[in-house]
Amino acid sequence: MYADVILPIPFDSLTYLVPNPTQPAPRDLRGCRIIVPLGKNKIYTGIILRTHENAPQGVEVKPAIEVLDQQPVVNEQQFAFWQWIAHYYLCPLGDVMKAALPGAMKPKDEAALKLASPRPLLRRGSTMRGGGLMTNNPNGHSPSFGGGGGRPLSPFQQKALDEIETSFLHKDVTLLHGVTSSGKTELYIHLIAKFLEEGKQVLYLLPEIALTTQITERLRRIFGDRMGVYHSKFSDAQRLEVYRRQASAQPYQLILGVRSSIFLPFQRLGLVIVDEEHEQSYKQQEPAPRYHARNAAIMLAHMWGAKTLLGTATPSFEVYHLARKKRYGYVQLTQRYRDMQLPTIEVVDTKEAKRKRLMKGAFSPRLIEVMQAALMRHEQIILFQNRRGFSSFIECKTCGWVPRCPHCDVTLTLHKKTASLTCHYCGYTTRIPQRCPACSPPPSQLALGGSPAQSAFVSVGIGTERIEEQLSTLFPQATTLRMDLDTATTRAQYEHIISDFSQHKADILIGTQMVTKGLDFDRVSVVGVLDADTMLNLPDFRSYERAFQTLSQVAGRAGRNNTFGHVILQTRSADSDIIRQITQGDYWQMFYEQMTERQLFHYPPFYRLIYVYLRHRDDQLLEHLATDMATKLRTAFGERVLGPDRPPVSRIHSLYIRKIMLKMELTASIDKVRQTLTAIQQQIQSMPIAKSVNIYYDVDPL
DNA sequence: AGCACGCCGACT
DNA sequence: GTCGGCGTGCTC
Repeated sequence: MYADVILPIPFDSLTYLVPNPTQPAPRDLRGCRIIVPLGKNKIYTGIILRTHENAPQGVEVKPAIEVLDQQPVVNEQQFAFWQWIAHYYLCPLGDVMKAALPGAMKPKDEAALKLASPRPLLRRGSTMRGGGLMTNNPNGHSPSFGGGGGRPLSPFQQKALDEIETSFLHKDVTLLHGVTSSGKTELYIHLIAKFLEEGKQVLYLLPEIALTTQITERLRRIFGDRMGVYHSKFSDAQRLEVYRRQASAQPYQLILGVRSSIFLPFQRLGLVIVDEEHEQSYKQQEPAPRYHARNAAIMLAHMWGAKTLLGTATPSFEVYHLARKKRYGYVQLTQRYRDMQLPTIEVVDTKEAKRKRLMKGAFSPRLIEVMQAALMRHEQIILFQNRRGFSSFIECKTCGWVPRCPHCDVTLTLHKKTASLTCHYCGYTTRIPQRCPACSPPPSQLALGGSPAQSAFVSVGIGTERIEEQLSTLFPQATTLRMDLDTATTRAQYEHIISDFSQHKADILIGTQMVTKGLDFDRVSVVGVLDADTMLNLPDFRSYERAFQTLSQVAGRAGRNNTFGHVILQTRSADSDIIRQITQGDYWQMFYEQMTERQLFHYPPFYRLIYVYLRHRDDQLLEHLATDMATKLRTAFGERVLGPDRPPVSRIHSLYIRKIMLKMELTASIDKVRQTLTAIQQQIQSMPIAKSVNIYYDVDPL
């Protein structure tokens, strides 16, 4: 007998010989794990996709080593879901398996094999280590849950909940559009309770960054050990434990998890909640499968006949569009908790201030004044600096030479504290050169005192680090904390910064995107957006939508609870439409204007984008192949094909990159598109010179 | 993804 | 003369 086995490599499946299972009785091996040899001397654990009697043509079939399971560990719903992901997102099943199963079951790894071996379910808690930030320990709370749980709902929340339930009668997906601090979580809790009472399972998805101890503990208090938490920062053992429990006879009824928890086995899924639906981090960028967890979750729910609730204060266009077209239900929650006032947003024109030479670094006089006043009142301040794509780099004072990554098409980012330069794409790190290798200034210049590097180079661009530096001169008495990818690399560091700031161990928190994510600080009265323009000027059709989302989220950090909030938004385009829409919170107007453009230029949500990427070491050969592929695509899809183009970062890890864009009608059959694409890819790669070109897809790119 | 195979520099 | 650098290609 042969078995097609899914392995954690970029293939759909490979075929192995397995003896017919006659002991104790013949059984279907689909979904069982199997240990197989691969290549010269590797051993992998795979999942049996199907068994059959057809010998594969032209390859020598190896015998499998051992079938591990009596019962499948991947159920039929999961297979259907994996298949959908692979088909829709144009990637092999092996890639889906890698994302779907906890802790890639590695070859020759005894621990992994031991963990993977079948054994009775341990009593909960016995394998858990204490002291972690978010274990699945029930903390001794009993799962007592009376009528509704948590706090009672306000009349507005109750009304919204009723509307959601009515909406679910005839809509599978409902959007809950609720302003910040309107108490969406409380509403979710009541909804979850209802589904649990009906014996249904609930999946509650949160973006990675929003899944904090705060929310976990809150839900733990209510749902006790009926809730499992699934987080990518958990150990393999912990994730495997949750996975096994979900496949067991006593699964968790509620899973609170990140993106990848959509792949857990469910038994009677009734409701999926996708909180902060608009969050970009729901889309996995790298590696494949490049899936969108919100959209995939909607499909998952559909497969189960379950309902989906999408919650956000700033809906993505995709979702809002479908809600307006009545494909999704729509429920609004406009009342803030305890009638808290929304912060006022004050626009400061930095073009004007700059012309009059009134700017002190990144700070306008008005921002300084407002910050000063807040500090006097012992209130806290958050400063937001979106640094994406504008990392600071260094430049030779004499000739303007800028250090670049030898492997990627980007400038190296300056890290003053370590006196080093780093590539944010491949991690290449080097010391700041003593002198410019391009013009090599004479040693006499180096002898002028101070560090040689400082005399030869100036730093360009404003990162959070420079803001921190400027603050120490502007407000020498104030204490600051910085939160970005450098200072908050681990969850623990992140939580540490949050906890320090909420205990008022610092007056000012400076941060990137990270500071925008649903954090509640009681004493923050001022939020400063140092430069809104960097967000507006990105060469991306979604830049306004994102700027609106991000800036609304940032603004929502000010004036929670009892503090009155003040948001200062510094921009050089103070009189633009988008800035006015943001300050007035006019989502609808922003949506309406942008949608006109989206329709005109064939962008989502009116069209479906598919990016085709080609990568190769040889730029000229790549250009040739990409042009060839685009030509072939044009014969099939005509005007829907754009490119090939060099992406903004056109070389990563010494591989050159080309991008071909496809704009497909929403009515186009994804099956047909996939078949055409794979046929063309095979045509290209059948040429001997094109063997080593790497072709992959990004469906619904962000 | 790994990991072996292969073709060019500094060493006993 | 080798040991080993990582660039390239295959995995039933």
